[in-house]
Amino acid sequence: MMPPAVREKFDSFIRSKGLRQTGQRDSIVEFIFESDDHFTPDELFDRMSRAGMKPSRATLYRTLALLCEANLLHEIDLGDGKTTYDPNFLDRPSHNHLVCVDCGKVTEFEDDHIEVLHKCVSLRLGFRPVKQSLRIEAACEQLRAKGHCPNLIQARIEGKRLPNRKK
Amino acid sequence: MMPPAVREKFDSFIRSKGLRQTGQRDSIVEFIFESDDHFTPDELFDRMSRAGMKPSRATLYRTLALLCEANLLHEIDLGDGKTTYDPNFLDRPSHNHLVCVDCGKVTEFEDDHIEVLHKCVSLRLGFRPVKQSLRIEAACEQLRAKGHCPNLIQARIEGKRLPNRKK
DNA sequence: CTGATTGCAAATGCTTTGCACGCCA
DNA sequence: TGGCGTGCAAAGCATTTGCAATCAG
Repeated sequence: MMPPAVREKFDSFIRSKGLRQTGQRDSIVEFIFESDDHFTPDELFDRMSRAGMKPSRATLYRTLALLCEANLLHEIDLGDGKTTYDPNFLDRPSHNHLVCVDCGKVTEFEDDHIEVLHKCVSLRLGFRPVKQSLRIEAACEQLRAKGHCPNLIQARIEGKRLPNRKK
Repeated sequence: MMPPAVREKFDSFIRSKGLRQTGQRDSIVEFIFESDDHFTPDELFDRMSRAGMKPSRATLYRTLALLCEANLLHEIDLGDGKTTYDPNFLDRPSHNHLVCVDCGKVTEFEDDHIEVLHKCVSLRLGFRPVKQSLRIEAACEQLRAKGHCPNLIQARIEGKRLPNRKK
């Protein structure tokens, strides 16, 4: 279920810009916020297609841009050369991402110390921080122990999203 | 002048991979490490062209990949949708980037506290950090005071690199 | 009605590749 | 001499855009 807060925020954004509420936009927004998964435009397209919806890619891209502008979605860089969208910034406005170097699995985390520290450093340099993005690439315990990540195998079986690696 | 450390590291990398030392590679490496500027592949191509060298883009891309593999160059994401290369990780292996939201000017900085903190947080989550990349988008003092960044004007006059913004 | 919205296909922009030729070890 | 290296043009991707038809307010 899409959180009501999303619906409200999106609707008021649409209204404030003099845009229109349409079936396409609604179905895209609902589809995205039914889960908290990250996705690339292409993944979203595939998932929606499998679910029977067939938005055109153009509309998808246009709607993603709107959602970013409305601050409901953030573009993040997972280091794989693709644009990934993250729907979880409403709940956790300043979380960061940890990416497994083996399987590419993404772990979100929040840490107040980090946020404060980034702010302090910026101020010391004479800047007022607007936005910070931190990505830590790391090896999980099992990867270190076994030489490969169990998520890698598991994800392959389940056909999940994986390769946060460049070709 | 290219630092001798670069020459050495590149040569030994080339040798260790059974590759060959060529005029093209040498001129590209020398050109890059004569300054400490960041650059995109296209900027590098233009700069080298203006300097009379005419590497093909293909060779440029292939050599950039080698330099990254040799750890002489890092790909960084300045948030403008382009891949930027940073030649300064040899001197300062764990520096970060602060990007002005107005003019896009990039300020490099190092901070031990940040590095330690990132490491602690990763370990607490069960990961061993391999690589971290932090970008802080921020407003400089003058931007806040005058509503626009003096660098913006200055850079336009000098025809320098600027728009660290998406179209 | 009128202008925003959509889908399609074409256009972009950046990067990679196939291939034939040239050159280093 | 045997491959690696290079340049060119073509191919690949991800994303954007022009345009005509369609739809919301």
